[in-house]
Amino acid sequence: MWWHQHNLCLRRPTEEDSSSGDLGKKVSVAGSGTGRGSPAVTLVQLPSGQTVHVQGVIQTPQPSLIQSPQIQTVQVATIAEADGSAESDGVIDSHKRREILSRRPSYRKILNELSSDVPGVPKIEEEKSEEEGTPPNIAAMAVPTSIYQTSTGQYIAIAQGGAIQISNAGSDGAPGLQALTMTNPGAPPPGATIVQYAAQAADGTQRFFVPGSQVVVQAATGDMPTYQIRAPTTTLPQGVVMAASPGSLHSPQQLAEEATRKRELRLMKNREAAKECRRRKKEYVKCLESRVAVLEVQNKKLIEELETLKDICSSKTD
DNA sequence: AGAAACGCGCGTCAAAATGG
DNA sequence: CCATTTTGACGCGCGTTTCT
Repeated sequence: MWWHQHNLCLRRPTEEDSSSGDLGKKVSVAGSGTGRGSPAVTLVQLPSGQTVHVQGVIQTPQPSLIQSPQIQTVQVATIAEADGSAESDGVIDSHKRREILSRRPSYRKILNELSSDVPGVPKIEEEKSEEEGTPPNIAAMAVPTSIYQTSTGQYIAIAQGGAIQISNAGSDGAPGLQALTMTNPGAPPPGATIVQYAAQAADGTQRFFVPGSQVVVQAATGDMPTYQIRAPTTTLPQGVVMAASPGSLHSPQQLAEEATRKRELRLMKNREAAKECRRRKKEYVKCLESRVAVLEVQNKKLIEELETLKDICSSKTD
């Protein structure tokens, strides 16, 4: 489980931290209106530079980010202790651990739920921004409708008007984009995001099929590659199979190629998903840290208030 | 200066969670 | 129920810091 990983350690403030007011990550209290009866508002400067309003010392409990993981941590600890065997101290293999440990909800879900409850908590967007994951030279041009990557690493962008722009993925002073205009312009199918298939044709040309009815054909020779848009039915060479119709696969080699293609696609998707997941995780941890900082400040104020009340009580009894 | 330790991000796999 | 997405776990490489 993720909070067992050595890499993720929320710094626990030491005795020194709380006594000196330095919360390890420089949380500063800007000011407090401590009028009795009215809710006091305290400005807390978080390590990230974000300012948080802490309302009143005594207040209704806020929804806590830490809640559900904490509960599960307790459960895990109980299980480990109840076992009492060598399994609990590291001998246990990962598979068994996975069986024992329950899974917690996703970061996206937690953060999004929290964002609807607590103002100021950033909501995780459903989709990445357009420029993320696209080559810089493509991002700079007229907003494309679809971007495809060829097997050679080149990018093809199809714009609204049917114009096609091709660029090399390499960043070493990449040559300018070549622009082509489709003979039968039309909006590409919505939702299509990746090239379906790429292959070296028998005539030495490279062909990659974009979703829809067009085939982009790249000539193999020449310094400046040339591209053509053709109808797939007239140009489909032997050995090139549209991925959209797997039913037409027959030979073991074709099946193997299809399997490889699917696997590569899956790996690519998972690679991106893992990156996203890590990004969300970091955001989640940041959020937890902020929450900890706020609670530390609240706790400190509560203690101070308690001391003040104690003083008042003791002075009255004297 | 070189070795060891540490932290971090990445890619991959597998399993859980989720959506249709 | 199945396909897809999400995420924990693992191993690896690389850069930085600490130790000798």
